[in-house]
Amino acid sequence: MKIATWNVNSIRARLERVLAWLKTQRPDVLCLQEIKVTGEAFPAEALAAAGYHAVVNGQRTYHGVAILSREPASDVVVGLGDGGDDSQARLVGARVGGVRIFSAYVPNGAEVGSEKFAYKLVWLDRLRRYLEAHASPNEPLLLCGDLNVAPEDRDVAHPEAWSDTVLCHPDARAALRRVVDWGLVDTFRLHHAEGGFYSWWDYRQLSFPKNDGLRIDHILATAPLAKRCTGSSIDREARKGKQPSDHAPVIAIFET
DNA sequence: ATGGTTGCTTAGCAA
Repeated sequence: MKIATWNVNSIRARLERVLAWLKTQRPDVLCLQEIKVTGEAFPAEALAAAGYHAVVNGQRTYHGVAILSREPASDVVVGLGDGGDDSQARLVGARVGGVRIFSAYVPNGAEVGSEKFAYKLVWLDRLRRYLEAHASPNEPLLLCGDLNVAPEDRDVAHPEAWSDTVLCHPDARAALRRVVDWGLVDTFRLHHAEGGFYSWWDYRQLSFPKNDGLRIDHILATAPLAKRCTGSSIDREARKGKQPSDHAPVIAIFET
């Protein structure tokens, strides 16, 4: 089973790229973030023609997440549903072939100390509580997405330059750690211990050519699936060329 | 300290 996650920064701007990528990579599941469209405007027909079903938690202009799958998905859940603010479309979950899969777009947080950064920390805490309430670490489950946190310094090209930013701040890392400590494994780190692997490069400052990136997109698995994870990678090629997303797809393989 | 780029939406926000 081949699972991928990709912040596409607008599915409408990136549709041809996504279709081409699906054609060559043929993942069983592709989690999308920042689709920036409502469910009605989501290009479901074009993706269906490419062989993929879609479940969507969409929104106009900002945010928006989806799960594409070759097999039909079931048990779709949308949002955190905990009575807190769910006005931003940042979470969708579904069952695909006996695996529960979540596509998450964690708030970026703008600036450390801002209201948005506080919202990010609260949102990660709500995500941890969501898992506690609605899932078990003993079931096959994947949390995929743009988690907007580089977990460690080895996930950052220039850690000293990013240490006080929203992607690396100790409070952000601790908040993600509490999610992971519920019972998840970073599948990428099962197969790569070294630094130099990134999933996001700012559009500005020639960040990509300089490989000034951060690893903020993740495929996290519960133990039953982590045990079956036979490989992981980041498709840096997909960040190249004309009009790329600022993120590259992350891939994990699980033996079935 | 600011700006650099991209997308959505149409001046400014978010990333």
